[in-house]
Amino acid sequence: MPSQSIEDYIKAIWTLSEGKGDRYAVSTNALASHLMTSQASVSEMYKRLAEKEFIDYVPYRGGSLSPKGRQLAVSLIRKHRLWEVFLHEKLGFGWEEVHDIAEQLEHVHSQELTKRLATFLDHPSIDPHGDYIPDADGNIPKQRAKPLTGLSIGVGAQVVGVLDSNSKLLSLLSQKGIALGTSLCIQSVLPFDDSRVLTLNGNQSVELSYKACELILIQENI
Amino acid sequence: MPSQSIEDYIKAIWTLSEGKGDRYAVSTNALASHLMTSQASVSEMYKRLAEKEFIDYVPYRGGSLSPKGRQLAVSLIRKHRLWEVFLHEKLGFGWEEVHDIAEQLEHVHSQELTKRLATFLDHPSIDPHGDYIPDADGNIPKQRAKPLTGLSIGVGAQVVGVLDSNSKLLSLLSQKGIALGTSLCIQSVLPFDDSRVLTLNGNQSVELSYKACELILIQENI
DNA sequence: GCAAATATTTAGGTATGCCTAAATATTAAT
DNA sequence: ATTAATATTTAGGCATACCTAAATATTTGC
Repeated sequence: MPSQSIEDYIKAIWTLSEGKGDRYAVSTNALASHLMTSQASVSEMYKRLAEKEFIDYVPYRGGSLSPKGRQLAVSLIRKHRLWEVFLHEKLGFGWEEVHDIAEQLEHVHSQELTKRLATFLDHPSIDPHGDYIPDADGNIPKQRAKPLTGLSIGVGAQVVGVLDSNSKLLSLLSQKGIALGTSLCIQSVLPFDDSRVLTLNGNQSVELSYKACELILIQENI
Repeated sequence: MPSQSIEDYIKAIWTLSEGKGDRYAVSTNALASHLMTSQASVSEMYKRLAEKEFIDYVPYRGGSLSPKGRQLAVSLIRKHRLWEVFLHEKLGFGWEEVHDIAEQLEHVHSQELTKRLATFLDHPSIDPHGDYIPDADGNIPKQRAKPLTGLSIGVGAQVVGVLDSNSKLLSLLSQKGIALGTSLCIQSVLPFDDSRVLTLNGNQSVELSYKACELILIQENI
């Protein structure tokens, strides 16, 4: 059984290389800052992961997931997101609370548990943050949505996800009245800091920083 | 946050000193064989646990839980048993399967999760093995049942628990048709090995070894 | 193309938790 | 009471996973 640490590293590599092509190598630096650890620790762990064949590792070039590593990553993502659905739907946790708890639950080793949990939840395909849940075979649709910063003024769109499950971001959004499925449109872009002024659900008006807009995924209305 | 290892030790000390009085000290030997580790490791860990004030430790005399240690133990037992109920009632796992998975789930740190889980399960007071679940304040009734080996021939009784959640024992019992709530009575005791011949629910007849009978808790009919 | 800036790895150290073997305490037996 | 058996602790090591500081590669800017 891979250790909790190994699982954390593998998941982080997957996250950082998502959508960047299959052989994309994650740099020591990027991984270290994502995991909030030192570059030396990552360098060391990269060697261990390569030895255990979870990644392909070329010194000074970074690491990329092997098929075995990708399989582990996807199963962790699946467990994480299923638990998030459980916490949100069955236990009534807010979307900003579920991430940290799921972070621990995802490390429970039992394929049968995952299987039964999925059945219990009625095989959901998206989690409370709008992310796709990999199916039992590890297939996961690509995220087609784009960040809110890429939306033009006056075009209607719907919130379909967030790029960071950081609970501070989610609290901020909850506070501003933004959730999955919220309809919005950009009224204007403020000078200097590029904050967006949004119209929510056709009435309310709120202001949101560029930094927050970057992390909100939307899908334009047809 | 206490490490997973520390939690395992604390829970084991609690289990081994249950019902033996508040200041009962668990010997290095007993703990080592319960945790299937070396006596040296236990001796070392006892020092660490004493330093962190989870136990009172007198070298060569063993360790006993401090109030802080007892609190941790009971919260782990509560989490473990609540998860067992979840796995059994909501996910349909058999009573012989739930222990190992709950063993992992109990280490998830979130008081809010435990609280909501208990509510979701409707505040159960016993787990699938018939053990009492400590309440949110850590109170737990004493087990009043006695082992099946203590039942006299011809006296009717009901299965109310097992003393070991070992899945092999539970599989054996399931196979023989014995579960929580099964009514039984001892037909006869075989010579030499003291195996019991039982009548289940007034009809079926099964034989059970002394070793298994010791671990089954029953309550005599009034 | 070379120096400066940046990224990465190596070296050397720490803490946790495990191990076996040896030393020491305690308990039991005569 | 002394010896033998048993229990416990100490000593010395190992693996994982972290750290800081120093050494080495790579990239970038001129």
